[in-house]
Amino acid sequence: MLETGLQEAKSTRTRERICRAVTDSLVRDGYADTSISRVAALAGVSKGALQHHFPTREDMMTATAEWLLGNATFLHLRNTRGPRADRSTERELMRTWEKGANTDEFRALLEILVKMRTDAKLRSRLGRKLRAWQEQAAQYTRAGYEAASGDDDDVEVLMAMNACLIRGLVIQQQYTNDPEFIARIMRRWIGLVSPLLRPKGETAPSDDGSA
Amino acid sequence: MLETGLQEAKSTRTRERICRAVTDSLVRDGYADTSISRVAALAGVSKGALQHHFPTREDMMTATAEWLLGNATFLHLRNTRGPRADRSTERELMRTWEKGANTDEFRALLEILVKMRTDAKLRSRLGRKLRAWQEQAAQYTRAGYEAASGDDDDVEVLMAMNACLIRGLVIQQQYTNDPEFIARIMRRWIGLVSPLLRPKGETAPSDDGSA
DNA sequence: GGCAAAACAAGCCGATCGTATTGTTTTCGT
DNA sequence: ACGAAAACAATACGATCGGCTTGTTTTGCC
Repeated sequence: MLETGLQEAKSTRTRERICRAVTDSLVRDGYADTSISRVAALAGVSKGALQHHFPTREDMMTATAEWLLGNATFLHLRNTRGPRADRSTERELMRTWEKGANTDEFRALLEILVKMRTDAKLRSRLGRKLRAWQEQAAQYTRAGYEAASGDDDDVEVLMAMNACLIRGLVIQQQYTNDPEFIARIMRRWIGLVSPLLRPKGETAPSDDGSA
Repeated sequence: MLETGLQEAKSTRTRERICRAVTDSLVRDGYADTSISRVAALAGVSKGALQHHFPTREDMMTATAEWLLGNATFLHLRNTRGPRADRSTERELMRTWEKGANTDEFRALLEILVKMRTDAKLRSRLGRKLRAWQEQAAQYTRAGYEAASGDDDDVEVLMAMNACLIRGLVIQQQYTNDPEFIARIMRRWIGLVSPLLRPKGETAPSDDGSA
């Protein structure tokens, strides 16, 4: 519909389709078996087209990682601005698991994260971005929550702890195929930590501009 | 020195050397780049010799995984039988991190665990073993600790939680290159959970047979 | 309408992988 | 001591990978 930028729009749409295909392949086949041929077939483009957008496999992977981080449905506590009823600490922490770590998007990212540990090139290309994301997530939590102890640094530590736990839970699923046990751990954890955190803004209730 | 079983001893020694080489390669290069050729070179054996002991790469990997699980320096709370001074809950939990997850052995196993998620064959070959190990670890913790709440099931949940956390911490290291922050999370976690756990055997102190 | 550039397509190439095959040395029962 | 079997070694083979090169179609600007 846009007369100008048609080419550019098409390009970004193709790139997005490729990133989606990479994500799907990472989830189903893992990092090693996510080859450019397979991704091209999955995305419905030719190998040449893929290499036009992403010259190397590494470009493809880093772009997908950044796309995942950007789209991050699993950005911690993004619901901070939502209606009051959904802002209980318990519910928000459960969301970090259900909508955060226990998703295909995170599992795809996990493949890249694990590969980063042994791939210096990948690490140097994504490390900064990842730390920036981590910093942004920390700011979100600091803005949305305060510690019952009064120590504001404790919010960051506890939230990072939550992030570690849910990441570890994804791996735990390899040990235990009982979803109820996983859920039990999560419930116990929430019961343990949520008394230590309190949503901010109890004094300023009406800033959810409905525009 | 044994006149009989010389061949067998040599065989097991070679297999162990190979498993060690696989572990080293997994830590340094990751699962995908741990090829047969590279492992053979690392272990100082020929490709043919390696294939004699482990016909396929998958055999090699599963054997290494089982070897790692068996050797498990990182078996939770293995120090339960140690001297009283080392049996404080805080110290034991810290050990699960320092001697458990934050080791080359666990990082090698992590590579296999992650691969298992997308490799059905590997999953079917190792899943049972892994769940058995998990079960054994649970029994260790149940035998060595009791919950302050009195609910014995809580011991298993909290210890599994601890395991998830330290596994997640390994991944967190990709986000944060600050070791102090990692240590802070671990200290905070221990402070949070250790009051809920109590070493058993306060009433039966003298069963550490020194034979 | 025409032309440069972007987007897309198809195929080739060197390298490496896992496995199979074949040959050589060492160990062990008899 | 000798033949069988285990342990070790070397190499060949088919498949697949990532990257490159070349050709075709589509888009944007004049």
